[in-house]
Amino acid sequence: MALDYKWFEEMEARIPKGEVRTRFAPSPTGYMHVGNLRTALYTYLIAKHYNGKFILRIEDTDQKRLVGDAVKVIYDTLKRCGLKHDEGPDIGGPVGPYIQTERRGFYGKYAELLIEKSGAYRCFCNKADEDTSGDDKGFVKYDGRCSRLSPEEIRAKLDAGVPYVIRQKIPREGSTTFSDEIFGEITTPNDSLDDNVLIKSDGLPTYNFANVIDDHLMGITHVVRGSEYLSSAPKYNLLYESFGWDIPKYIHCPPVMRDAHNKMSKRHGDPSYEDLLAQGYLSEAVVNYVALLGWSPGGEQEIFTMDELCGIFDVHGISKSPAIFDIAKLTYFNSEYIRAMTPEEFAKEAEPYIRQAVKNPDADIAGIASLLQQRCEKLTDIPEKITFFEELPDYSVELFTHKKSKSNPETSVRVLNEVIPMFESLPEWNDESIHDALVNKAAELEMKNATLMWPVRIAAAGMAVTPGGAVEICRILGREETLRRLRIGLEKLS
RNA sequence: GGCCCGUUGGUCAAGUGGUUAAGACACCGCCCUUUCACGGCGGUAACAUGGGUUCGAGUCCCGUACGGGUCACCA
Repeated sequence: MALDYKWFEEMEARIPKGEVRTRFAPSPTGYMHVGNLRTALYTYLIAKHYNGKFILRIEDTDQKRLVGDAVKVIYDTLKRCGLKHDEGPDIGGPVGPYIQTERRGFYGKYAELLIEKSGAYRCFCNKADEDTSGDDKGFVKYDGRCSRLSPEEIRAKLDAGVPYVIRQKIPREGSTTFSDEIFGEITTPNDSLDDNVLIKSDGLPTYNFANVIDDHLMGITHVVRGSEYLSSAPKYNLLYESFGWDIPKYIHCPPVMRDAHNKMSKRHGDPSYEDLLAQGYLSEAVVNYVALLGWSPGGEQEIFTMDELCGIFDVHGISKSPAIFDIAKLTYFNSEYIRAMTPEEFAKEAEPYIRQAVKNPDADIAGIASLLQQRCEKLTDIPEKITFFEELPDYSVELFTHKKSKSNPETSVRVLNEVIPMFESLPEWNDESIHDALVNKAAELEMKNATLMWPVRIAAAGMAVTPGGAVEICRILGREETLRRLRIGLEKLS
């Protein structure tokens, strides 16, 4: 049972010094919660703001799922979000392994070390014994009886093979104060803390212990996690103190909520990052929105590149209270990102969605895309807006009546009778020629452009609301199809 | 129940003792216009509550209410 001090020294020697190091430590579930994404983002931004390292550690203890695929999801998601890790299971690093199950040999040794430093003790109680010390409210706290065992008693139990756990030894008096970067100093009375199990009877560590050990051995300088760990933080702090280790900066982030009372959750049907992409949101827009959900840079700018975020990110702008996820605002960000794309980029993104509605292989995809770019908030909006290109809907003649355009069945008949022959003989078929012809015709007929354009667009599209006006729609449909549709319109009117 | 934390418009939020309490989304109205969208202009709407401290409080202190977290050999 002698401690191998050399081994501890070697472990300590591996720890990089003098740089900011943060870690994202997800368990592999197969998808990325919005809340997790935000935690990962903030963790990344802190590291990069200080030119430090962002580390990926997989917390896969007691997982029964197919970790392999789920880990791949994590790699893919981080990559797609632009959160590139500097150390991790796939790329290695100086303080590996980076998968927790592969580190299982470490924890027992550190627990023994902690016993030697009087920060922990073996507990031979079984569960029935522990339950005697609960208060009258039914909330139990271990009474620490095994911490008072004499060396001889411990020896005897060990020799007898009595199973044991290792528990943290919490001071019985006084209070513990730690500092959180967001919440400030928090003081907790020690008597409200329990002597928690650090090493289970099966020899495996609890999360509470593994986390502290791993964070220390990986040289983590800023511990970023959800605020649900705020009440455990005093115990972690005590652990660092017992070991005599430097205490990292704590950053406890409030949760992302679905409404005033509930966290976002897959169970309630709230979208994960992957779901949002499937719903037509752009990764960059999601990341940008999530960055601002519970954090404010202070100024009025809202659209940021990842580089800009790295530059200005400051944990003190993180709010103390939970933030409600607002899909409407995300949608706004998404439409901003869509509009900021070059026409070529947008056409590339939009093409699969355009193809869903428009099967004609000769269709002018770029032309359709250009109509859509200013008019869709998310990519999934696309198909329903353009089905009319594929097939003229069965529409009502009432569409030809539009007050604001001063259009009615009479003016429509007049317009179509003029426009059809004009289109038949139009020498060129492009936006400019169509536009000029129509505008000239309006002047000739002494009517407002709107009065003339309205029935042309209605007949061409068969829809009251379309992306783009008469000119673009006719051009994209092509001369023949346009004429066919205008004639159908005329028939409907007569 | 103990301990800890939080509370500015519907939502995200600025604000660090003196402001007409920003801005964004959403919503409403107007303008532009070849429908819609984009764009432009304008509007509705907030300091949970009661006491202090102070010449002065959204900002500091105490209480109350409401909300959240935690109290596992789960993470």
